[in-house]
Amino acid sequence: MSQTAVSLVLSGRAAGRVSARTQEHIERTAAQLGYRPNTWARVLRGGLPQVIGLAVPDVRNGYFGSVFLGAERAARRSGMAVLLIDTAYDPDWISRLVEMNRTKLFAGAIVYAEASDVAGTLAEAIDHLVFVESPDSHDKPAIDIDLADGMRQVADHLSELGHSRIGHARADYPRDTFALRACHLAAALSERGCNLDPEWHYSSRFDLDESTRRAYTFLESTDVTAIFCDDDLLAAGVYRACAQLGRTIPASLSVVGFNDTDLTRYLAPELTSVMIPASQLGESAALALIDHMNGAAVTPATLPLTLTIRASTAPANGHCKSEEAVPHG
Amino acid sequence: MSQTAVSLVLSGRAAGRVSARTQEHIERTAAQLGYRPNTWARVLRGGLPQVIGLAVPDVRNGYFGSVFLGAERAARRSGMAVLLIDTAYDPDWISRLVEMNRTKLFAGAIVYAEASDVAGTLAEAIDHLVFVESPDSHDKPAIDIDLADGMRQVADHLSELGHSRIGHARADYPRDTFALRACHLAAALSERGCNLDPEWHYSSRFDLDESTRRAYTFLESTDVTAIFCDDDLLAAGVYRACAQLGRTIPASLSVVGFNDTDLTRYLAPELTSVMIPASQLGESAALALIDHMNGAAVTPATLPLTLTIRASTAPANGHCKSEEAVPHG
DNA sequence: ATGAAAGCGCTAACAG
DNA sequence: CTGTTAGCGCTTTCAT
Repeated sequence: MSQTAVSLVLSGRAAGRVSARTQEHIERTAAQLGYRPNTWARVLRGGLPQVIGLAVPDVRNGYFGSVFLGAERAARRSGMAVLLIDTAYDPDWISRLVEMNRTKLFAGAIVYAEASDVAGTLAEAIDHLVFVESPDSHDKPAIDIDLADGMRQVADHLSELGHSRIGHARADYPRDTFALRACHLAAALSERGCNLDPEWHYSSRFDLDESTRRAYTFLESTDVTAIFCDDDLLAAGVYRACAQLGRTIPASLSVVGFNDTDLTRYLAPELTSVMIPASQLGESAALALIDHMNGAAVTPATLPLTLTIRASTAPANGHCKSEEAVPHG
Repeated sequence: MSQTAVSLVLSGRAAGRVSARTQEHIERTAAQLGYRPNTWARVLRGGLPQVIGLAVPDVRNGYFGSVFLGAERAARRSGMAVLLIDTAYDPDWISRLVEMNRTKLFAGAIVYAEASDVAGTLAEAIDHLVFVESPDSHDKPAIDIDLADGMRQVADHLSELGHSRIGHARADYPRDTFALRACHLAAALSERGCNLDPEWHYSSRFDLDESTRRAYTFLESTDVTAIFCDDDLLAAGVYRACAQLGRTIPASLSVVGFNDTDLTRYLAPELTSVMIPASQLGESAALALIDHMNGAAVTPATLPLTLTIRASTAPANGHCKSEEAVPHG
């Protein structure tokens, strides 16, 4: 019984190289001693570290908490741990990520929705990489969401309720995913015979005060009957602006959010929102990364979006469904 | 110029052992080549891994996001990375943590507010450990919050507003920090001549539906004029219950939360809440851990709490401040 | 089927 | 002040 035998048995490729008797003996002894091979000696020898990185825009947002949990679950099943990086908070996160890759602190990383140039830089510098919500994924494995379908659901829902004057609260960040939403929304509405006025939108960062101010200004100067927000947080801004303006949701304004975080239910009335299967997305990304590390071919996945209808959307003022009687219109 | 010289220079303890000329030469060359010592070879040699663990109850809660950011900031300054562990989501997290310690995946860990027996188990098994919000910290370095003072502020605020029938929405988790809050609140109110009825409380887990149901039942059967909640999320449940019961906040019920997360401002009216300096707390914990790892003596810290007064608290029904006229009381 | 030995990149102890 | 050497725990030849 030598080092070699132990190594072979414990790494599970002793088949045909170690006698059954020795094998059993080694396993028993190891279990008894609670022995585990030292991870870092293994890495030093040329193996991959049992750690993956996960870079997200905002750790404080519960949505990314869910993504983390999904990734962590998948990683755990493969004996890996997840190192979290917040990209908004550390302006130097890119070089840190590259550095971590260089020192083999992690075997690979998942990067959430960054601008195309950033993604390009990372794609060159990091050994194993999976992009999430990055339409331009530089030929790296990617997990996407079905934005076209999601926006179609929003358009369907709002059209059905009789809305045609629909605003768009956009996220003020240079990410492809946000740009795409505007396109898909316009396209989907246009299919339903409803054309968006190019003026009916505003941009805000994910800050409650800013989004409230912007929503206020916007609502004051336009007469949309519904508004789609790139993020639930922007919807919260709309709620506050409405309170200040004396407008009632959903009677005088229908609101649709995005992400479907817990926030949707803290708001009154509860917010209709587009749900991303967050933890499943994190899990898929981690699995894709692990496959990629193991040299397997990774098929890019696209996750479905579901509109969760709650109390913030209602028929447009004076509008009822076609079959119904129209009380005072 | 030998391996030794390089090692000495790059680890910053070349003083008096390497000539200035060689030193400079090494530094320049290293910079030019982008050379960095391999972390894991260093660990293998007996050093500490440049990673710390952070175990928190719920990653999806923005409060812990802030704690993470604080810890991450401090860790980063010392060239460390933070491995996040969610203790609610993985029932087996304790053995995973012990295992990670055994394989030297991390150098030490920060553990947030666990029950005393769990803390005891970990205290024995993990090399370097810092407890947070764990009154019973088993002689390990700990970062605490000044609960006595926080509860005093709540008691002062509510008494000043004329409340004497005060309820307590308790967190239904076996953690010392929650038990302490009830004690301190009762004590502080008692000092102000106000005794809590032992019946005026209920317990709920951090689930919006459950906390709403519990709050509903409670409010239906008691006639408190104010309520203190162990967590902002429980306060959200109170808001929903009030909406169902047709009670207005703060006119018919004053509500105080705990943690002062973003949630306070999503609620309408905005929630008065006890603020924990979350990111500072994370930072202090990480610094304490790093000191501990370096063999330095760690002085336990207690962080201050501040009551952030917003719109959810108002004078008790028919009550005005002593100096003022009483309109209809 | 088994064991001996080299070497991953680093640092500490020791000789020059 | 500088360089040589051993060895951290593992896996992978290569010999037995």
